Amino acid sequence: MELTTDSMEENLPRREREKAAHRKEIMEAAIRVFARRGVHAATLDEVALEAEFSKGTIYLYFSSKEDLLFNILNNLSQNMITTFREAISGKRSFKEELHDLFVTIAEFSFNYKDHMKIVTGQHVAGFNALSKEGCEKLLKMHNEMVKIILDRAREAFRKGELRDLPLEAITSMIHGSLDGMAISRWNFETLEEAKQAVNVFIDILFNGIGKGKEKKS
Amino acid sequence: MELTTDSMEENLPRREREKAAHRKEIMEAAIRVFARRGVHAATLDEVALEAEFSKGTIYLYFSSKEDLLFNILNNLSQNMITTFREAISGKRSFKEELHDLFVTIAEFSFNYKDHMKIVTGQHVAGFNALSKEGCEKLLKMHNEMVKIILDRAREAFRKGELRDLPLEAITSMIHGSLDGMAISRWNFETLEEAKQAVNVFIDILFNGIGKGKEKKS
Amino acid sequence: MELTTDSMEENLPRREREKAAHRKEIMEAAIRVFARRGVHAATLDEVALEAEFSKGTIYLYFSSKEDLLFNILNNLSQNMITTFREAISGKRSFKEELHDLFVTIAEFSFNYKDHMKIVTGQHVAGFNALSKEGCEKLLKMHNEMVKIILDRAREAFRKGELRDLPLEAITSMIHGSLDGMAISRWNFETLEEAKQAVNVFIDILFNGIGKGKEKKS
Amino acid sequence: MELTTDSMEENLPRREREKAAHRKEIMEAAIRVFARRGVHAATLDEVALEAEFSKGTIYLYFSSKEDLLFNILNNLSQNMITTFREAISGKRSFKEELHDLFVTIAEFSFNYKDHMKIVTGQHVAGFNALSKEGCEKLLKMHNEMVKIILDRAREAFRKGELRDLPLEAITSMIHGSLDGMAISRWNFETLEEAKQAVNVFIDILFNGIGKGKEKKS
DNA sequence: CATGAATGAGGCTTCATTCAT
DNA sequence: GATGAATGAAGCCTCATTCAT
Repeated sequence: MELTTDSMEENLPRREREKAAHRKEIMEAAIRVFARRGVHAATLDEVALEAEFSKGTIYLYFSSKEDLLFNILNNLSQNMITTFREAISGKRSFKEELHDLFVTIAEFSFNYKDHMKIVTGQHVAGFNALSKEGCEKLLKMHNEMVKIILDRAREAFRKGELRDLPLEAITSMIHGSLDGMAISRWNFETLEEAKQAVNVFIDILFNGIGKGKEKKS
Repeated sequence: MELTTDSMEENLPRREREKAAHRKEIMEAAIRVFARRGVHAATLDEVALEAEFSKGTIYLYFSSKEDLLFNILNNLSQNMITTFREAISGKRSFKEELHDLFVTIAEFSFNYKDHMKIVTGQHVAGFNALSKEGCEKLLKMHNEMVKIILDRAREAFRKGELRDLPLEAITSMIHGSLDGMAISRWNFETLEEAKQAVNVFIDILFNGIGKGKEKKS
Repeated sequence: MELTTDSMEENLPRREREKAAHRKEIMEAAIRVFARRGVHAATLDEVALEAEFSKGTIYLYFSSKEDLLFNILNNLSQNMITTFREAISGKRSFKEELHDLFVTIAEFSFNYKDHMKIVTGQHVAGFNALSKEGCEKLLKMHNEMVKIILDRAREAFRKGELRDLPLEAITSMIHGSLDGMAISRWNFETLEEAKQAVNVFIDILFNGIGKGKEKKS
Repeated sequence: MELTTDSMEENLPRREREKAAHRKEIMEAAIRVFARRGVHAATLDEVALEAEFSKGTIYLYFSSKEDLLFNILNNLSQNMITTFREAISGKRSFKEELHDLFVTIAEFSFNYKDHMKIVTGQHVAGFNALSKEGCEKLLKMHNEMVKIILDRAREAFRKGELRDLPLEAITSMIHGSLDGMAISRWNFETLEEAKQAVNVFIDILFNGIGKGKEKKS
């Protein structure tokens, strides 16, 4: 999985291709630095060093540090949303799809370790360091992702795949688990470990941890 | 619930009591500002303004901005650990205790909204903005809290209260849910709502979301 | 003549007096540097060096370089307008008053050499380097000064002290001469020289340079 | 009236002619930008954009921003000096020639609005932003122009066309008026207006604004 | 103890100039 | 000749920290 730059595989003049490549290099360097040091603490000097460009060059591609961050987040979120949608399409059982979704997220977390660190670092307090529009943009992304799961859960419920529980609670639980995975669990050593963990997660999510004679609804 | 300052209720000379009170006021002001603006973006000017002390005075009580943050986090984490321990003592069923733990966390989140924002904002990338020792201290706190749950889960498993699942998975799930609550769920309007949500959470955690014919273990 | 700082001679607490004094010192240093190097080319490093304060200190007194400039210009223009008004009060003949006005300007130019350099440097192209409001503020000052002369000239004309010429032309001529003095003529060696020059100026202004048989109106 | 480029009308090879044309285009673009934004605030990016050449190309024709400015000023001043000389040749009465000179300047101001803005913006403080040699070059031009008037005034005085006044004062007054016109008066709506104003100016200059019984010399 | 003015290192950003294509 | 990406010095501004009162 790679940073998606629209103009990637097209047959553009060399100059254009190089520009796109450099832009990508800068973004990737920034992602590493932002993840390592935190968005606010990271300096453009560090990004420039990591990108092996001079600091001034960054400004040929991004109008400011904030613009750089937005481009990274935008790129990532579109990537995530697309990936989410593909995993959850309502064509199989909710459980199967949720399993795939978790695996996808696990893969995502492995492939985009640094990106996830940035996103999660931005979750709460970090927002306030951004401009009004920046916050709104990020919130919109977040909500879009929640909605995908909520819609799918609603359908699953209608089809009788789920117990009679408040949909929000279900979605919340799923999201919490996903967040949990994204935030704390990316430190599985291998993707294989992570995938096995997903099986258990899904098991727990659907069957609970209790010895389970007490099913109610 | 209040910030616990060791020298609170003791019978100290007036000077000492005043000093302790001022220290507390500064910490509480800092918590509000850190939560509102993010730890890195917050300035000591803002803290001083909020505390209604001069900037210089802060340095009479704390040796640096980082020291101020550590004291806040230390204080909070001791508070949390104590509270955790009280909720999970192994004297009732794991489910009951977990329920109480979640309720406690919910209460915590309501009473210490700002504290939670700081902690969660510091979770990942933020750590790296701190000094080596700072990070280690925070990590130790975190691990300690994990350990409490892990120990209790192990015991519950021995007593047959839990399905045959990897203990780490169970703990991880619980922790993920707690994190999820702490991070995203403190925006329940009322504590009552939050408590009801806890019931559902516990239900899901123990019984799963599935229609449940497929119990395995 | 000195920079007018409102709180100058009042009995303020020492802290306040010192603050006002430092503010004044910074402004005066800035005036010297702005005059020497041009407003745009001057750096705050130079101002700080000249003021014998650190660069950061400047920001305790002024919110930005532009703010510093505005305060200087405001102060100066109020000074000038006041001085203008005093010189031209309509109590004697226009010629006498104009003479005094020119002398006053000459004195001003001697006492405020640097200030004048800044003002005149800002006259034209420089405006565009300022913000919208900055330009408007400066323009307002300029117009106010023009108006004072225009009003007085109108009165003088009514009293029959002037030839039948368009008032704007007269004002314009006077203003041009004043500008000329301010811009190019402050390099008289001594004030005495300047004052003598004023006599000639007034003579020319009222009687012309021609051998003068040809008076028309 | 056009920018005079020495190699303009000669029969040069196409390459040479093109080079000269590009050079001229860049200078004219620079003049517009310098006038609009001020010399210091203007960037070569803006000049390049206005000239519709790339930034690098400018350096093929001029060795630096300062060099570009000098060439512009040189060009202009030679233009002005030539024009001055033509207007003031000592073949008619001083008054007539001065009248023509003012009209010429008025025309100049209309045709070279932008050039004048640059020159006047550079008059005083701006000089110091230039290198030593730059300043001297500009000063020399200035003095040359003063000298032309001074010489002619001397001759006029000898011929009895002028009152017995210090020559410097007369020259100064004339120059001041010219400056005044150049600086503040180019905002006549039409050249016609400006020319009428010149008549009044000359009238005032020669006959004064006073009711004029008091002729002395 | 408390104050807040002063400091200066360090961050973001701009822009004249260079250079490989 | 022409281009425009790359550079890095330098400018403005912020803020944690110190210190004299």
